[in-house]
Amino acid sequence: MKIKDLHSWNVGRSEAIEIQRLLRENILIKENPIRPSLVAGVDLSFPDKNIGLAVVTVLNFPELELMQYSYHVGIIERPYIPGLLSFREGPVIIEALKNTPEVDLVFFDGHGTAHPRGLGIASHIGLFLEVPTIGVAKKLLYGKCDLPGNSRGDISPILSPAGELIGYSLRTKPKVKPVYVSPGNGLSMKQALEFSLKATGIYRLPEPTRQAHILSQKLKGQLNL
DNA sequence: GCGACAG
DNA sequence: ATCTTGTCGC
Repeated sequence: MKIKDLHSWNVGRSEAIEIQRLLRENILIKENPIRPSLVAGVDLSFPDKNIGLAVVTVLNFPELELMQYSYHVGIIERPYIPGLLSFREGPVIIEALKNTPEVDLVFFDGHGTAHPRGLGIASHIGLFLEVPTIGVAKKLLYGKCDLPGNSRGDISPILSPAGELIGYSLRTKPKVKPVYVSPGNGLSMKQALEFSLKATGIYRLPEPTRQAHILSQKLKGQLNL
């Protein structure tokens, strides 16, 4: 897909935080009249401590059948620091996305706006793309929220310390730990929830990222290291 | 200073 | 994320 080049990834901790503060101003969370027919999911595995294997799946929507996938293996330059995940995984993800055909929506493993500076990995990478992005995380990083009801589709708002709505906890599978959904860029909070639920089948995680995770693990195993 | 902390 | 098999419970 078409990728923009907004800034260098080779930056230190404080500069990375400054970049996040600047980029957050470009995030647009607003209703978008999209009718996605192709959606993508991104996930990574680590064949070695500093080697990352990013996989991008492409599924038709709303059928959710795997159409194809692309991947990229690259060197991981930075450690994992809560709040700076995109600087660690971004470079490899961007390369994998370059090998991916155009899609209408992209799902990420991690948060979007539900982030200390409103720029989780789904938002950050979303700014490099020309299509909407959504972040679906397995754990909360920032803010607080109660547990949603026990039925599929039940939700509970994620509130920042200031009381702003930054995402939702969503029960995608009955009586199974909820996931945390927040828009990355280019669509509304409500749409992020809507598409996340529609992209989820009988499992806890949305099918696009679930398939990417499975493939990433499988490819890692086939890679002889 | 203490606790929290995506993948 | 990663090191790792079986096993308890709905």
